[in-house]
This record gives sequence, C-alpha cells and structure tokens, in this order.
Amino acid sequence: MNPEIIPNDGPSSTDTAAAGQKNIKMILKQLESDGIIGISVDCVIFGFDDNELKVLLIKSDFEKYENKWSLLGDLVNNHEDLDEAAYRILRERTGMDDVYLEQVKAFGEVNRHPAARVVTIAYCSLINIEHHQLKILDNELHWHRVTTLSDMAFDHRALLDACYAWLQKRIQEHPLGFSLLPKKFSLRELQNLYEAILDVKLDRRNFRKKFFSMGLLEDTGELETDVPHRPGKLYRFNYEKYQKKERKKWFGIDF
Amino acid sequence: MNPEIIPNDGPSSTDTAAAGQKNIKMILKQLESDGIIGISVDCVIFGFDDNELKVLLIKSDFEKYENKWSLLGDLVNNHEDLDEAAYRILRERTGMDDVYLEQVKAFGEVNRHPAARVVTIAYCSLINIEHHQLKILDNELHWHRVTTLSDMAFDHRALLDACYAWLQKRIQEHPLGFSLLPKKFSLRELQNLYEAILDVKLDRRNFRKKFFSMGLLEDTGELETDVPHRPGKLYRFNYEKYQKKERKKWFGIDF
DNA sequence: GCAAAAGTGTTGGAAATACACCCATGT
DNA sequence: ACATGGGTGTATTTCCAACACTTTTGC
Repeated sequence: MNPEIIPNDGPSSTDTAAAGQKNIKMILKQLESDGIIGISVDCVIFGFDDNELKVLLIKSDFEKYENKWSLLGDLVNNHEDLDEAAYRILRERTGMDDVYLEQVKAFGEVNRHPAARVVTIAYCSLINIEHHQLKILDNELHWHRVTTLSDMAFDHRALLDACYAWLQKRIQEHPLGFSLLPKKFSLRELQNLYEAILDVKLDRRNFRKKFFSMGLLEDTGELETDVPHRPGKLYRFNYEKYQKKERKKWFGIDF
Repeated sequence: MNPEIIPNDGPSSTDTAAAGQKNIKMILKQLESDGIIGISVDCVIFGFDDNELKVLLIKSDFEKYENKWSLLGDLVNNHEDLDEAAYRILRERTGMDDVYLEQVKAFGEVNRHPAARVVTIAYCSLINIEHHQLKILDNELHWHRVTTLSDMAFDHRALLDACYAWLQKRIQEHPLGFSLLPKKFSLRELQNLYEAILDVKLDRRNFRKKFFSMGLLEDTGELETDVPHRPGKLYRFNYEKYQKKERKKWFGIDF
C-alpha cells in the first residue's frame, strides 16, 4: 500500500476544482489496486429561482459518464469529519460558508463507482441562488431544473432522488425553506417555494393563516419593490423564537 | 412481505463472531499505519420485552472501553454492499434473517475510534425477542433497557440516541412496530409498545379507534391465552393492504 | 381606469380528545 | 363473588378546507 497518495489533511484547501478532480482519479486508481474502500461526500445543492427548484451540477469528467451531469463531491480527507468535508466542498464550489447542510444517506453499492469501490455520503444543502451569482461561470457548473433531468453520472440520480424526497418531507416539519429565499421575503415567494418543492397548489388564505399563526414571521415594515402590481409586505423568519419553542414529541399515529 | 424490509439475499456466513472480532483489530492496525479510512456498519438492534424497549449490546473488547457496552458492528467487506454488511452482522449475532433493517446515519468524526480512522454507518433493526431466545447466551451479549443506560464504548451512545430518536419518529408514520411483536398480538400489546417507545400515555379507546379506522388489522379469530383476566382478541397486521394504500404526499406544514 | 396581485373572515366537516360503563375470564 | 383488564359510544373541541370580495399599486 502506498500511504503517500492518501489525501492531504491540511486546513482549507486552495486547490481549484479542476485540480481536485485530477487528484481524485489517481487516488481512486490506487485505492482500487489496493482493494480499499474509499469514502467520499456528495452534495446535492438546491436553489430556488424563477419559481422552480434547481440543483447545482457539473459535467462529469469520467470517460464512462461523458456529458452526463454529476453532483459536487470529493473524497473525504483523512483528518476531516464528514460534515467538514461537505462544508469544504460547498466552500470550494460556491464560495459560501453560511449554508444549510444536512446529511441524508450513505450509498455503498459495490459497483456504484466504475473506478474503485467508493462509499459516498449524500448531503443536502440549500442555498440562496441570488447570493452567489458570481462564482458559477467557471468549469461546467450549472443550475438545473430538478423536475426535467435525466442522464446523471454514477448513481447520482439515486442520490438526488433521495435528497429531493428528504427535502419534501423535511420542509413540512422544519423551517428549512427560508434558506432558499432572501432574508426578507414576501408571503407570495414563500408560498411559491412550497408549491414548487411539494408540487401542490395551496390556498393563499389558508397558507397565510398557517404561517401567521405559528408566530415566527416578523414584519420588516418594508415592501416589495419593482413589482408591476401592489407590493407585498416583506417578512423575516425569527429563528430565535423557533429555537425556544418547545417541540411536541407526539404527532399522532398515521400511516 | 413488508416492502420496507430490505430483502436479504446473501448466503449465510459461517464466520463466528469471535473470529470476526480478532480480525478487526489486526485490520484496524493496518489501516491506521497506512493512513486509510476504514468503513464499518453498526447495528442498533431493538427488541420489546416486559413492556420495555430493549437494545442488544455486547461487552466491548477494546482495552480503552473495558466493561463498556458496545453495539454490534463490523468492518464492511470489500465486495459487499452496506445493507448486506448490516444483514450479515444480524445473521451472525442473532441467527435471524427476516428482520426489519434500515440505515439511519453515518458517523465520521475523526477520532471516534481509538485504533484508526473509521467511518461507521448506523443501522436500526427491530426484532421480536421471543423468536431468537436461543442464540443469546454465547459471548457477552445482552438485552439492555434503553432508558437506563450509560457508559457505552466509542460514540455508540450517539448512535443509539440517533436510532432511538429515529425510531420514535418513524414508528408514528410507518408500521414498524409490528416487527417487535409476535405475528399475532393483542391491541393491549400494541398500545404498550407505542407507550413505551414514545414515553406517553394514550387513551385506550382512542387508540383502538385509530388503528381500526386504518383498516389494516386483521382479526385472527384467536384469543390471548394464559392471561389472568378476560383474554383479548389477537390481530395480525395486513402488510399487503398497507402497500396498496396510496400515500398522501401532503401532510401539512407544521413546525 | 384597468390589470394584477395583496390582503382579509366565515363556515361546515373531519378528526382528535375526553370521558364512564358493562362484559368476559381466571382465581 | 371479585379482581382484572377487554370492549364499546358519545359529546365536545380543535383543526383544516373551501370559498369571494375589497384594496393597493404600476402602467
């Protein structure tokens, strides 16, 4: 075995994505020849734009998956936690640090990766597209509609499906959605978000009633601008109040 | 057959648990000296007995954790899926094959294992204690109350907590609970199960109403025996009917 | 003044909760 | 006969779903 080729451990890497990809291939080759299981993290990065849920993808650079879309991932460094690896990937690719991120599921099928045995941990991340417009244009990075999407590399379709299903469920029970919106948002935007993610139509009045009754939205006193109609009020989500709220452990049996 | 039970196909291994444990230490030493990340699976095996939720543990054989309780786990073989590894562990330790098993979470803190860097995938498993009474007595295997439990090896306490929280939530939305009971059970047993796992008191009449209204319990026509009071009817859970039922994707926002 | 979306209450039905009595069995 | 838990029905409340008109702004 060749210890030298194991990924470095230093603090935040300054490698470009392209350089990172090059290293990966060599490392994988080495892992495979040694019969070792590699560990990677893949990030399913969701954004919300134009009233649609988008996911951030890159063109795969594996021959076998030429021209297919791939999630953003990397091998886990030897001295970095899984969460740290996921945050590193986000930082390297989007330049963003204050991001919603949560582990969803491990994928470990023996042949899921053509170059070597690699177990990957899928992370789901939510970011506000507006906030990082700039960094996208390098590489082959693109926001892609979640609904109309096929031809993904590896088993990344399965990872995406798992994260999307996870998101649909999670967003109904936890206030994740606000990570996809600007800090100040109108109720219309919020409703559009829920309708897009859950693929349902909701009654506007009941939707408002629901959110106001939770008492977690703060009126900023500001209004929408640049809309060709009556502007809506802008709200802010009150995370502190949410934290303090006591959770009920009993929801009721239903299946 | 319950669709949520991941099918277990592999042929049954003939390794003994003891032999497995010996190998692990040598392999870990090798991993550490090569600076390689190992990957393991740990099973949190729940059972229900004496109206209490129990978890199956073994005495740790790592010096550092002498006399502490440890989950049942093993390194993942190079040509075995993660699910397969989990089923193998269950088979080796309990002799049971038709078991509820689901992945819960990966734990990858850098220093979670003293001997080497090991990322572990926690699986939650539910088994009917009655059905495998026999195989327990070897090793240092014991059923332990979930509530009164401390001093666990590694980060196994965190794994257990994650699986227990997962179970509490999951059992309210999916019919897992029946895996912990005999095939034929009384409503009292079922209610005791829910009360124990969720740590709540439930109204007996409303509980019955709830389950009967789901229409998934089949009256077996049989009655309890050996009870010092009026015997209750025995029911069976109808998995087929449950599968066919259409799930609603919309539950309602609530947090 | 017109188009477009914001904002607002009420009502009926369904589901959850609270609650008390008789019944069947073993001892 | 009595102790123990099995089995059942109803009234009340709470929550959710359906539904229409007036207001504000930009053009």
